[in-house]
Amino acid sequence: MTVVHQIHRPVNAPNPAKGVHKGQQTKAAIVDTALALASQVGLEGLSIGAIAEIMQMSKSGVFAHFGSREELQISVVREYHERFEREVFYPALKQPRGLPRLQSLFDHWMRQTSAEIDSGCIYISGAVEFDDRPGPVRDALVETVNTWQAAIHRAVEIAIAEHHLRADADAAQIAFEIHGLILALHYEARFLRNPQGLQRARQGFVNILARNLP
Amino acid sequence: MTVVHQIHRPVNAPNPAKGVHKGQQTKAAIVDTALALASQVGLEGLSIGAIAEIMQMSKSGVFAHFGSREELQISVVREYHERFEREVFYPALKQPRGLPRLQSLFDHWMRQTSAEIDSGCIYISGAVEFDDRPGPVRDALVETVNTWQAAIHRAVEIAIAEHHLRADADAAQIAFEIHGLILALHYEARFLRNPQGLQRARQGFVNILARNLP
DNA sequence: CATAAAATAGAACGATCGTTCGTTTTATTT
DNA sequence: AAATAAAACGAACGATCGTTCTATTTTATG
Repeated sequence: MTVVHQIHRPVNAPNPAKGVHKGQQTKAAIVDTALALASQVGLEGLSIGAIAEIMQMSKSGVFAHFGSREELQISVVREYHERFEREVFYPALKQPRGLPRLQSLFDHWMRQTSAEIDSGCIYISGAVEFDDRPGPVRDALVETVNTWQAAIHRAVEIAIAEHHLRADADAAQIAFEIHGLILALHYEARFLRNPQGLQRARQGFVNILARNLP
Repeated sequence: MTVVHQIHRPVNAPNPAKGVHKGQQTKAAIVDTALALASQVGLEGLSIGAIAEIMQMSKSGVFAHFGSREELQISVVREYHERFEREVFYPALKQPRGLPRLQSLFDHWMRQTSAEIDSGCIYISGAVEFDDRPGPVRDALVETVNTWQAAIHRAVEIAIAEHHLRADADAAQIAFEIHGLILALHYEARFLRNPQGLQRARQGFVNILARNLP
């Protein structure tokens, strides 16, 4: 109750300056492992036992970091979101506004979605798994996907504003069609193991641009 | 060994004329229920207990018709395949060869994929669930999807042959892009609950055609 | 170094899953 | 109607899951 002996520093608040409370490191490592696993078996396929085995930890040790499986799934969604920003969005920002940036966005997006055979896109698998499953995991997924789609939409708008695309081009329509190319690529590469998907997606992108050039 | 006393009719062969061995009816009813359930929760989300509850049967009663959960899933895939043919493919065959037929194919495909809010496409959800899960279920899915994709591809080729599309049009590329539109529509309608997807997909189809007109 | 806090382990619980087995009920055939 | 085969049931098993609780070990702090 009394807090007299805690005057100098609140005891429950994390000390950001000093030791980073090793737990946060292992928690990050768990999320890393969980993300890698979810990329293969999906968010619903995630099991705490499997993660514990990979990490050589006890189930309860893994569990304690999150308090629930749902919280673990949400952490994975957030981690994927950050990784997506880091590997797709931010690199594209280094390109000049307009078409170069949009092209870079698409290129990195393709790579992220289907470059490695053994890792799928959580935005895609998660959409299928949670399209009829309300709850905080779905909410986190929707929010993240909306953020990403807004970024695509804006990149197209900028390309129009820069007069790289026709002034009457429909940004939302273009974003929709680009999304379709990524989804088809993911389908071909991941499920059908068809390596031709990549060049099909590239050609599709060219086709969309060609129709919307000024 | 001897078949003398079975001359008139083989005893082990099912008698198609007379009684249809009631088990086959209930088996068909189970597959119906299972397909409806799988359209919501996916093939992996199928549980024999849930089906038994819906059908007011015992778990073992349901199970006995298939011998394994995998066999049930395969039956669902086959049933969906037949329904897909019946509701998408065959109706389109009544349209004239070429563009009208291709258009009809696309229209019915859209309807099948996202018309009812509460039922997704098993070709799409199954692809995500079984992209990294080898086995007979995945094999059945791949075979069925390949059949359908070949049908789309051929419909485009016919449209080219009928001079409804340019002679140098790339049928495989067009099929890929159409597939992307369907996938994007499914994503928007099922996951994001965005009703605009339908008209976006329609417009996308028009755009693909416009570029490939003679 | 001593002490408190944080992190991990280990065992167990309740629920659900697919599956098996023996029995009983229902259909079909002789 | 009796005999036979097919179908459905009900209980149980073993496995796995997320979760809880308590004890122990590890880490950080004064």
